[in-house]
Amino acid sequence: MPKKKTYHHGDLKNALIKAGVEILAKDGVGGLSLRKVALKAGVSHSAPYAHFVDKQALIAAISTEGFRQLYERVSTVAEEYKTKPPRQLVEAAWAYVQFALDDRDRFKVMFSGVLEKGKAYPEFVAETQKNFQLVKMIVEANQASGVLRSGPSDLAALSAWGIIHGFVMLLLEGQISHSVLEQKSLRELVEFQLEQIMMKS
Amino acid sequence: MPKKKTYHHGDLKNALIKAGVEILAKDGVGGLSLRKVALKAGVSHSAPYAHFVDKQALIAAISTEGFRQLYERVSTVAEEYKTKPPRQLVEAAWAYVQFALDDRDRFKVMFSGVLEKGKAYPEFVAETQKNFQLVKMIVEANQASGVLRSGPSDLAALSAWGIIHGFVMLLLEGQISHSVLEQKSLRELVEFQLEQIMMKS
DNA sequence: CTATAATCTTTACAGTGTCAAGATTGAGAG
DNA sequence: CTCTCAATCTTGACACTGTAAAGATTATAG
Repeated sequence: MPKKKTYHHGDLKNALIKAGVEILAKDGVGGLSLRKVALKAGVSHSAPYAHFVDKQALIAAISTEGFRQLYERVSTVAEEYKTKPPRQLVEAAWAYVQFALDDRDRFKVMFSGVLEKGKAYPEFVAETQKNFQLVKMIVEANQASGVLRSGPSDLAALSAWGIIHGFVMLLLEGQISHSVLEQKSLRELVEFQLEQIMMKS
Repeated sequence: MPKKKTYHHGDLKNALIKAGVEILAKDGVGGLSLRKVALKAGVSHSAPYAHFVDKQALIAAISTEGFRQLYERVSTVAEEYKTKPPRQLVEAAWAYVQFALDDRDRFKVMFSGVLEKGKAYPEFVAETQKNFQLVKMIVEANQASGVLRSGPSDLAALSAWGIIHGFVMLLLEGQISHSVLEQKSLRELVEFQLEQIMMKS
């Protein structure tokens, strides 16, 4: 893939998002600067402004892309275990956790308020809602099979998402004690979390 | 309380923390700068370095102070309802949610990775552990009363904390749909969340 | 009382987000 | 095919940020 040294990059917008993700993974949230991103994409420091009005806009794009991938991963797993509701729930949650651990800083960016005014970016909002709908579907399937308690699926989805998301957050913040992490594998911890909201079998 | 215009401030360290909290509440995480904090405390822009090696160190102090107050609030409520386990759990969770809503940005700072290397600050670690112990105690009391399922209290505490923390996080990020928020009060949503992990009465 | 350490100010520098003006180029109108 | 214009990118500039170094001020221990 030879680097064309043209004045016009061709696909700078996506290149910037990609560069941003890479910097995020290497230097963390604090190390993410527009200028570094531009440099990494081989472009001058204010070229990004042709594609993003803001640093926040770039972050919104990175987040949006993250949600897209999250959806892809979880929905694939959910589809795979569609016929086995209890397993489906566990595997979907596990995919969620793995996604977070896979690229911690991107996950942080997606959820931890680095993006200050998320509602200002329609694509971002759309993608997050799509993800919530997915959770809702999985939850409904599990409610129908008697794995989860019946009740408004919005709220039940909130519980399921919340219990896993909370777990992941505490995990990423290092708030989960060493002793806990030594006695159980992550996978077991995720399962334990879900068992808390499952009906007793 | 007349402002002494002495060269030495007297209690600058705490004044800086306080100023930081105020700026956080007014300008959000993005608007928190060391120089603004110093200015607000009536001191030159690099005076803070006599008390904090870093901006991160200031943030750590703000977070630590936040955890202290969180502990105070929740433990007070937990004490108050000590004899009524199911109520105790709900009120403690409610106190947690209120604390978060009371000062969203400080809460974000405490949990959302703005503090990058929390483990490097012993006081911060101590305070977070103290909070976890508190949750554990509440959970144990509720397990003993048959409100929560039996099992390792570390893990059960993780579930209880996680389900509420996850809820709060999604709430603060605006990820909870409008339709949900319209049909139930926040208090009801918190109760619903907890009912998910309670034994059926 | 004096020396020393803690505290605070001043000055300086590199890095940041952002804007404005200009250079380069791709694409459609004639 | 050529001209024109809008999109894209570069250069230069500015205010603001975190932080380091050197010096001024003052509390306090000996």
